[in-house]
Amino acid sequence: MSKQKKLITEILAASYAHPTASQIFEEARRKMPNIALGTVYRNLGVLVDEGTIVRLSVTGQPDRFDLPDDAHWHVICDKCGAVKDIPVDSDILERIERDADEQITSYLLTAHCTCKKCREAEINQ
Amino acid sequence: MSKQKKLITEILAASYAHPTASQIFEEARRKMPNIALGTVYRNLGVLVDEGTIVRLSVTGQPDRFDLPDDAHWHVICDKCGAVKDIPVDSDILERIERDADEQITSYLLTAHCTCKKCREAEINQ
DNA sequence: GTAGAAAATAGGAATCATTCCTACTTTGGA
DNA sequence: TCCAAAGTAGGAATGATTCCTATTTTCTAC
Repeated sequence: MSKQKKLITEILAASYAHPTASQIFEEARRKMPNIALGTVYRNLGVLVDEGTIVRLSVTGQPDRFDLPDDAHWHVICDKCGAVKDIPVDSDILERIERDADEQITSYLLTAHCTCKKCREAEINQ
Repeated sequence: MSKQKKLITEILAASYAHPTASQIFEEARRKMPNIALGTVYRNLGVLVDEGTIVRLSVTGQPDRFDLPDDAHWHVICDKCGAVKDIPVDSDILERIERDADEQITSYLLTAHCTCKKCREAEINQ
């Protein structure tokens, strides 16, 4: 495992913010000023393929990355982009797999909201 | 509602294939040879905002569009991109909303698989 | 029906996340 | 230590999507 890949993994492990590739890149530059954006992308892809991390796609936003805890829902605020993790019962996942009649490799469980903070901010302005 | 917007809605209503913007554009050009790709994108965005249609984002693939039936899971084959719709029980959605403690505006329920056809194709080659 | 304003369009340029390319480094094993 | 394989930096290329502007269409009030 290259230094770069190790660094990327560490940054992700230390982060609770579901960072994007460029946020990881920015953070990585602090420790390793010459690391290239392409290197970050390539390693993120490799780590996703390995199953070491998971990719979270959101319409119109850059992809975010996360450690593969137990499967969980991502509840995303459409205004500020904040992401909240909600646990998911495994019986739900089993039911989907049975209904789909396919061998499921991964789940992307995303709900959109306007979070309380943003709703308050809208009212107050 | 402009002719263009009407056409886009009709194309989507007639399709079972969760088409992408460019597929819709291609189809639209047959009926209206001068329609612009930007017009398709803009109207799709408007229709999504209205809630007339829903947007389905998949990592590394262009967005797809669908009519907002009852909420359902999208099971996507990572090899061929085929999308299968699976119904979802409303009690699951209610549970997420309660657990998230937010007012949910939409759900994106996606599972990835390698579908049976593609698995067979892999074995046979 | 008509004039003017507002909304929508066509066409193409611009944007931005992501991938690809290439010459150069680093790494691990014999 | 030397070589081949793997990985990297840097930047160019790609592709979906958005933005811009002059023109056209639509709508409303008369």
